[in-house]
Amino acid sequence: MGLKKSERQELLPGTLDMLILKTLSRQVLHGYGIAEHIRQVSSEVLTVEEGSLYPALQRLQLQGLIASEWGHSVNNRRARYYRLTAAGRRRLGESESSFARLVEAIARVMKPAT
Amino acid sequence: MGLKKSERQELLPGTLDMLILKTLSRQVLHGYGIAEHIRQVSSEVLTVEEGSLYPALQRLQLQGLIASEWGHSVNNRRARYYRLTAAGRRRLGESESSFARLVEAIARVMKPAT
DNA sequence: TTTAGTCCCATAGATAGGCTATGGATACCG
DNA sequence: CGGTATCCATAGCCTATCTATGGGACTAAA
Repeated sequence: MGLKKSERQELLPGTLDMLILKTLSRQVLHGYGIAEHIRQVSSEVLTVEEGSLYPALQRLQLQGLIASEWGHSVNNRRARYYRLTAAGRRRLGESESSFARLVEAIARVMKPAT
Repeated sequence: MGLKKSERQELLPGTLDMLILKTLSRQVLHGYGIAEHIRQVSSEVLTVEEGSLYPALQRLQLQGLIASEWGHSVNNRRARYYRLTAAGRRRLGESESSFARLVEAIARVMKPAT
């Protein structure tokens, strides 16, 4: 499959952590797999660059929201597998409602005039 | 009314320009008024800090998306009034569809598992 | 008349998130 | 064997947003 370089506009800033946490809430996965999953489920709209992904994973792990261990992928390559912690699950819930709240608020501003 | 300092989480990053352009697409307005409008229409959810607002207005003006002139507010204070340019109107349309596309893509990722 | 509060502008500096660019290693396939 | 896909990781940059600060002017209350 592979990550293609896209022409600008990858993510909505501030949503990357949430997308990662959500992905990991469904399956234990390695970094590359997380990016692939987000890309495919979003029908190629959301592209997580590796330069965004790995720093994000380290941030999240430092915050105790995810944990990791080395393993091997189905392709027989070494890979670091991440899983959600309890704190990560809580954070995911908070992020989801916060995001929904913001999007709803934006929608009110963008709604056609009264 | 006045802007209260809120406790974190003001905006969804990357949406400020769109919110400003949208506001100006409905009325010619000064900076402070733009922030007030966004805050009220969003039911106090979205708060545009002045340190974000004025730099954004300058960016937008530099890009030719808005234009401005000095005037006086209804409170008899000097104020710089901004209006949308033709280019600004085009950009607004682009921003809206781009935003919708991203939010929809995010929704696909966040949807409950199949 | 002083004072507090609101309205309005503006900028400097810090911060942080995301991107570009780069590098490396291994497995698989034609 | 060469190319492509898989996988990790970091340095450096860019830029948007926030914090903090400052100032001017009008208004209402004490």
